[in-house]
Amino acid sequence: MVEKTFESIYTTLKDRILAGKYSIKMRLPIEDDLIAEFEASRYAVRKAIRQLADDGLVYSVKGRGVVLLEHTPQTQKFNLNLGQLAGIKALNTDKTLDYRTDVVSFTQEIVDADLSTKTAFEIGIPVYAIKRVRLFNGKRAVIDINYFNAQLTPGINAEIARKSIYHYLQHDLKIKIAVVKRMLRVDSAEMVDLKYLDLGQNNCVGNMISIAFNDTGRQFEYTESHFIPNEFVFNQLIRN
Amino acid sequence: MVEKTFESIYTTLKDRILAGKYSIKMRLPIEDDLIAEFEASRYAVRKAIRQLADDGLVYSVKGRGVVLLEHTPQTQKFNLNLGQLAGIKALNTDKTLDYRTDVVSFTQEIVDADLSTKTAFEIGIPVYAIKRVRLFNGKRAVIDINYFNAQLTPGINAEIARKSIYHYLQHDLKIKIAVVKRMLRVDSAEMVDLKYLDLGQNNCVGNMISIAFNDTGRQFEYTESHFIPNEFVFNQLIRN
DNA sequence: GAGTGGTCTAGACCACGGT
DNA sequence: CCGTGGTCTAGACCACTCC
Repeated sequence: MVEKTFESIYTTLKDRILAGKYSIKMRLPIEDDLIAEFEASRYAVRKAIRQLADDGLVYSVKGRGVVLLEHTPQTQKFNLNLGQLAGIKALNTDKTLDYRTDVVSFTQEIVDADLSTKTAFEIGIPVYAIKRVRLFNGKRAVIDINYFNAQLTPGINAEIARKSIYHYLQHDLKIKIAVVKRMLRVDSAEMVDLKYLDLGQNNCVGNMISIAFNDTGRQFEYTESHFIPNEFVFNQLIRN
Repeated sequence: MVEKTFESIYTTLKDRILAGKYSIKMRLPIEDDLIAEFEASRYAVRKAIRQLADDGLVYSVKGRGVVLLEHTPQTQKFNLNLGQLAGIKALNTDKTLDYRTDVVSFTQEIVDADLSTKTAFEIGIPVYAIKRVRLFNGKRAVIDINYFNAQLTPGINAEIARKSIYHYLQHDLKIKIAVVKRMLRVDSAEMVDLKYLDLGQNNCVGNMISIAFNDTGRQFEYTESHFIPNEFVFNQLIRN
């Protein structure tokens, strides 16, 4: 894997920023200087800078230059290093932590009007309906309620659900997860939460609702992840 | 304000997508066709497409084309139309809703070690410490706990806090809010929440922790927004 | 092999910030 | 006014998808 020009510029600049090499001036060198230093085009330099801005490390001001955003040990945890969220990411990917998964129900259903309203799947199509409890260090911290379009993700079974559905989708079915859209809410705990989660005194849950799309633009999944308070953090970056 | 080339392409394509003009093929025209249609360069066309991808409307696949993501009335609420979050945005901007703000405390403090650890402000600098309750339709839905660096945002007072601090910062102090970084959590309710929020039966709150930077890269604000369950939604888009 | 988006270059002009 | 990033063009080659 040859490193692309802009990637090499990006990683070099990122390393320097994190090492504090530019922090006195609170500025990046101007584009022309970076072009000269890396012997690259303006396109490559600007693409690298855009990526640094996506990371929340710099901010470009027309007429002034590329400004470094202050960062301290305390503000590190606001950065999006781990993708977009710190806690729950592992659940939908391959990452292994110290956790266990219990499949509490696995059924195949046909989407009716109610389920269609909730999941946005068409009425009449078959889906896998799965409930799984995620235990972190023995504590029941998350319940995942999944609906997978069975036409787009055939062959899921309870054994796969216990291990990793995403591993199966990506490695066996060769499905590419293109985009995931999410809504985050805080909900009052319901029956399913009280039954399956170690809420302690708390009577609310976080609710991360995700819909996922493959690279043909089709939505193949609707998932609600209910999680206990005080354990998970989500990061966000807003630019003007 | 003259519309830029890429903006005109972007809005035209966005309108067409939302009107369903491309939905049969589930594809955008190829770049060369868009270049011909809009008599623009590849740069402008690609920048417009990137913006559509930022909106979660399309996804580009090398060798295949630009794919439309399925969207239904149900999935509209997953889109980031309102910036990045549906509910609380109004609080930190100028938007007027049917809400009232009560300033429950307004003090000037010097940052000590504890506050520095929390807010990332340097020990010894003066800050405005503000607590405000936001009432929506008479319901105490949010408590904002702000700390503003008084050196960077001088002149804030209780009257400004009651109206709009951001309006004051932007219009009077001419401060540009460049970047806001956020963490979202679900916390067990504490004293301050029980005291000031209409939690009903719930004993948890959502906690949106924000740090904001001006266009010189300086962090001028640390804010915790505690909000009641079941009322607010945050949207997120993750791309691979 | 043909078609398509991704990367890259060289160059021009514009808009904004600061002196 | 000068310096800077933002927009825009024209063109080339590469990497991937699909037939």
